[in-house]
Amino acid sequence: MSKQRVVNLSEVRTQCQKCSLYQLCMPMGLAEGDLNKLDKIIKRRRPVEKGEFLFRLGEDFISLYAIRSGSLKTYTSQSDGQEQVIGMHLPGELIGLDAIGDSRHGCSAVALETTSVCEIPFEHLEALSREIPGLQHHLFRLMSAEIQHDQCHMTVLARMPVENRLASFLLSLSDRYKLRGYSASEFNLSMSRSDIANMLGMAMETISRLLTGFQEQGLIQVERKHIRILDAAGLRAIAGQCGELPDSPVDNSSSHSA
Amino acid sequence: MSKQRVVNLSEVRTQCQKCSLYQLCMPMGLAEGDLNKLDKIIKRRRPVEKGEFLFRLGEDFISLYAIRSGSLKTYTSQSDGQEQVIGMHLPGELIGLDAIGDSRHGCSAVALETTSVCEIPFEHLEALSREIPGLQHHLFRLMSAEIQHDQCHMTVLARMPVENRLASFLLSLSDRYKLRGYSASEFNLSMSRSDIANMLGMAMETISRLLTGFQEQGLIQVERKHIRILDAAGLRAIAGQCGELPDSPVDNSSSHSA
DNA sequence: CTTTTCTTTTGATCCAGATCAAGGCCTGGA
DNA sequence: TCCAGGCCTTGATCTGGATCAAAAGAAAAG
Repeated sequence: MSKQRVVNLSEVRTQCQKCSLYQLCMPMGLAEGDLNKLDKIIKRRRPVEKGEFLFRLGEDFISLYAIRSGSLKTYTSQSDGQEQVIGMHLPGELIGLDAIGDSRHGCSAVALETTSVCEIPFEHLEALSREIPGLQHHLFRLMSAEIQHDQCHMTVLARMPVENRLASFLLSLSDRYKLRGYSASEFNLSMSRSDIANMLGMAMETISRLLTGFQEQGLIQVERKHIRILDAAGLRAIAGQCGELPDSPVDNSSSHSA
Repeated sequence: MSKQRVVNLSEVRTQCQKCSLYQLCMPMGLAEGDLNKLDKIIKRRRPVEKGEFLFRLGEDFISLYAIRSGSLKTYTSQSDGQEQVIGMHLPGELIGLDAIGDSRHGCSAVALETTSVCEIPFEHLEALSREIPGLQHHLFRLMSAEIQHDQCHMTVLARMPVENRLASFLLSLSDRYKLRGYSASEFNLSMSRSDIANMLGMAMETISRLLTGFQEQGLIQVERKHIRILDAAGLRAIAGQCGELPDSPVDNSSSHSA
């Protein structure tokens, strides 16, 4: 381990710690050389301004994007021109994973505020993950986590009344901010009420009423886009959880009808 | 290419063609040696009878399962004991991808009929996909496709009225059966009405009424679990599509509010 | 600073689809 | 063969949230 290498490492760390790659690299303890390799394939690009597209539905898929700062929403368009918001994406998250399958973006990504991203050409990443087993494993885990997350969201949309949906959403934001080192109890919504409503499958008016209601119940404090969570346990009680284990596991025989 | 190798290859093909691996291996043109390696890590196991679990929510994740014949449903359980059906899985599909992330199954899988599967220990598969680039790529594509599919389902659940949901579901089944070489216009529902309703986020009674309605409109013919699609175009008109491209792409500047 | 425009709130009404209720129909077991 | 317990269908009612409407704040533009 030469002195120069150590310098390189710390330099890379500085670049990656704040950016997406902190999430992408660190958890699996890449060797310093590997970190450098990874850093080399990443393209920095000018920040995406609020309202600009990072990519659009139908475009060729070239790169994944890791969010370094700011936030984006992704959405699809229906045949009738209606938009469906798929998700809101925070720093440290990787977007574009849904496009690998058919080499074409299945949704559009718009910046909700000035946002900087690292562009990761997927072919390079794929090649690199053949060399670096830890990277391959990490990518599998990331994609799996996304599937899990989407399934959770499906459950929320299919079953839950509106209170639960919004409570889940707020808690999920809180958790994600916390994971990134921000406050878990206080944050700004970067999406508009109507985007939130759209994503949660309800009307904007309902969001507005619910936020007021939660505030009156002392669960949160709302001021415009700023949210302060006062009673996380209370919210959690409203939200319910997806994928929770039932109390007493039953035996492995046919207790289930088909 | 020795004669013996050729024999091995055809033998493997026979095993894999009907089973999940047909989907998993063939599209990427694995070399014969690679096919053999893949075949070696796969465990055959006795069929899962109707109502039996293949795995359960909360269990340790060891293997992916490729469905060789039959079908399964996956579902999660809410804290209140309610079930949410996540998906229905046909031959050629791989299940368990959502469990890689936290090494624990996030849903339960129950056979809807006698079902045979190949068990693929994930650690082995991961190791093998380091050796075989095509395999790695294929796995990324599979997981990506699952993400895409789930996002489509989220859109359906969030926005669409019940007619659209059911029409989408029937068309998706039709497509999937077709892809597997079965009839696109005639198939059996292996899930009960109430499971379908649950999965589509509606009441069983509504499914029943809609099926009757579709039949009266001459779109389908229903007899118990047997469905015959008479007017796929008509169904498609009702369903709408997710991820469709809007008519005229606009320029890349800020046409979008945040 | 004023005007325009967009976003959010709040109130009133309405309806798609859930829920409740009651029969009819398969299916599997004895 | 008959019976029992699920499924499925059909009808009647009810309600959670959507939609419609309008005004009050912010923010952006002039």
